[in-house]
Amino acid sequence: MPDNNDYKEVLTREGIKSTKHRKAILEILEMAETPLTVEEIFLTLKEKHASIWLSTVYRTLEILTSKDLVIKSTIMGDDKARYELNHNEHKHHVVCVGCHKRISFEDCPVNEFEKALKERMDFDVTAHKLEIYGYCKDCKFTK
Amino acid sequence: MPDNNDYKEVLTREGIKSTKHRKAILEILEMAETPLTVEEIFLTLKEKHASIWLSTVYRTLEILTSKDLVIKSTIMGDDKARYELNHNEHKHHVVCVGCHKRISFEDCPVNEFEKALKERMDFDVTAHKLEIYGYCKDCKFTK
DNA sequence: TCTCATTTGCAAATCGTTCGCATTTGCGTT
DNA sequence: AACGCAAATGCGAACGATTTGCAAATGAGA
Repeated sequence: MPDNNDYKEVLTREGIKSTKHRKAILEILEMAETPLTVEEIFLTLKEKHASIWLSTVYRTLEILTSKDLVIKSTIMGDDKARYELNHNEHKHHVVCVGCHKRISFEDCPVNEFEKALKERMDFDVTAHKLEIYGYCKDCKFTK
Repeated sequence: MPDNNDYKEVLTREGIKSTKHRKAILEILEMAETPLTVEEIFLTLKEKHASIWLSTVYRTLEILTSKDLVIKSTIMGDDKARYELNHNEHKHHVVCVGCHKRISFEDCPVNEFEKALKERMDFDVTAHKLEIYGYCKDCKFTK
């Protein structure tokens, strides 16, 4: 992502229009510390005095996801999708069952395992998804 | 699970009524090779000439899940929940992006990693979810 | 400035799932 | 076997997250 947060170039490079809603949504995701729901993004846009319809947020996120600028994820037990900026890093999340905080980590225990799968199951791995649940240091004493 | 597929004892042991719908759903999940959606379960019940409402299937699955007889899961990119009989085994799924076949495996590369998380992040792990995507041996040549 | 394909406003529709209430059923008790 | 009653199901509506349709607005190339 460009240092000066200029998404115009990024959007143009992907062959799509650089609209104010798209840039605003990308900025909101960049500022967010954790993946956001559509409603959270929508409300943040409203706070910034932007006029936008919820269906537009959905459409915009769908376009940005299809261009790999944004990552869409759902998490076990959560029926709402969440979105985050795609930093092109390989990372996963630890999720606290108590406070629902999500902490990302980049060490991946699955990489070596994928080679074993190719050998044992004749399976060509292209991606994986890992989520780890438990209690963070703040919540482990209140469970 | 009982060898003679008699779920009456299982349901009674959990303190809930042993109804024909519940036994039928447990049997369908036992016969299934992969986790099933609510609609698939509903249609299979219909094929067996059972009269049932979709809302009853949802309620029954919710009760069976709460008693740990059934496992509910969602998978990346799939907006429908899926259900499978709980064999009390620790396993994960490899999912073929081509034919959507799901193959389970029991080796788990995450177990050792959980200890590292406790040490490094002061995080008490209680569960994890792992899905691996790619192409099975039948689809790798058509991608 | 003009043009036009793309995007958004606006609102309804869809889908997966849950809820409310009347009726039926499973099962413990007699 | 009959009875009673709490739980389960029939029936259909409701809910929330998401998608769709169409007219109007906008971004960007010429």
